[in-house]
Amino acid sequence: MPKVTEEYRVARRDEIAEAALRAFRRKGFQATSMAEIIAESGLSAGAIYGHYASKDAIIVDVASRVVGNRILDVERLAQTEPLAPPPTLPRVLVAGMLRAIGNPAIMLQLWGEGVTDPAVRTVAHDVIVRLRGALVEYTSLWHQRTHGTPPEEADVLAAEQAPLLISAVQGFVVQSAIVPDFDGEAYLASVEKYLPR
Amino acid sequence: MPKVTEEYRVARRDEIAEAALRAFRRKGFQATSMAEIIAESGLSAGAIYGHYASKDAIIVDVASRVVGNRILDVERLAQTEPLAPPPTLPRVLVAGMLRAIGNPAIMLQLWGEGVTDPAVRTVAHDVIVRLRGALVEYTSLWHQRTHGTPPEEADVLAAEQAPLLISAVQGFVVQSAIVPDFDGEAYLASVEKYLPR
DNA sequence: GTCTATAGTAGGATAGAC
DNA sequence: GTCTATCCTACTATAGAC
Repeated sequence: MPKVTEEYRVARRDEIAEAALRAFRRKGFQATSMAEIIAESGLSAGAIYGHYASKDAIIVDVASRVVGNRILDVERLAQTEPLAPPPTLPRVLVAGMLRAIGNPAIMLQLWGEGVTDPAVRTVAHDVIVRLRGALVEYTSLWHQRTHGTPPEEADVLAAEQAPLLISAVQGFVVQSAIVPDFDGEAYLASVEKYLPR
Repeated sequence: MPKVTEEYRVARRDEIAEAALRAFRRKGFQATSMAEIIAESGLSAGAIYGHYASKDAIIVDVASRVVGNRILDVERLAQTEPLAPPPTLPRVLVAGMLRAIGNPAIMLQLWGEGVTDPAVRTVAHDVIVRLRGALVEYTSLWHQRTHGTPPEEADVLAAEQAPLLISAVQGFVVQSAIVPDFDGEAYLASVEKYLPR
């Protein structure tokens, strides 16, 4: 393991991953050919295979980058004071997602490919489980702080409610990707209005 | 157009579509090869191409069959008396979906491929829009009957709430397909407990 | 209508020079 | 590490016999 090369390798991988993401956005993961990733990156086949063992490895790496950082949003919010009500979290998550990947449709592709590709499914699974954990913790804390609910009871409530918050985000993703005239703002307003607090 | 052949053709198409669905369940739409559909159907390439112009035509036909009949569930429920509360609808829709296609994961594949395949997206789009229409109508009716809400006001409420009902179903689909230990029953109970009525 | 056999092609991955 | 050129597999769809 050479010493100068390490940060160079990382930078190159970043470069390739970002080019791949741009390409994936247009045609999805599997439907994008290596030729397109190669063209988008401006590099060559040999260069790319020097950094990734296969196209699947690129997909998995890009997928991790895409979904990896939404959990941080929640954890960061849990540090703020006063705590925002849980139904406002989907808006934060959606906004973070849009900032990170531009088009939520890529999440749909990720889930769809996860059905048959175990490596992709692992990525998708991890992020949902970690997100759920963060949301449960946040929601429990919120019940305790806001309504003085005892911790055990608050945990139960939070465990019931967190999957609904996740669904709110997932529903946003599906509907905005598939229905052209989907009104995201009205949707998020409904979420905040009707989900429990 | 021969007269004996017509119902025969329909039966053959059904047969092929069902075999294709079994194959798609294993590997998704695009990742399933014609060879697998051919093997699963017990027919030959020539026979299949006699009934479908292309693999894409099979995908679109199968997709339509999969999603086509959930709207009927809602319309049927709208005829019952007394009307069940809207938050119980996701349970009905999920149950109908599971009965029809066995594994909800195929819906994820459908959405995922819809991102890049216009024909598939059209199918997915149509079903969401029609389902939303049916849910809005049902929910409006429910508000009028149960709370005596005036029709215009009930329509507004219903338009706000229907997307949340759709999200509840979509969230079920995503979470049950991706998270192995997802507790569907607890999830649906939460939906019924927390969504507005 | 259905079969077998195959044409035609796209795409992932590698070899070898620099 | 990166390039060019290419191998080779796997796939969709068709041709032609029955």
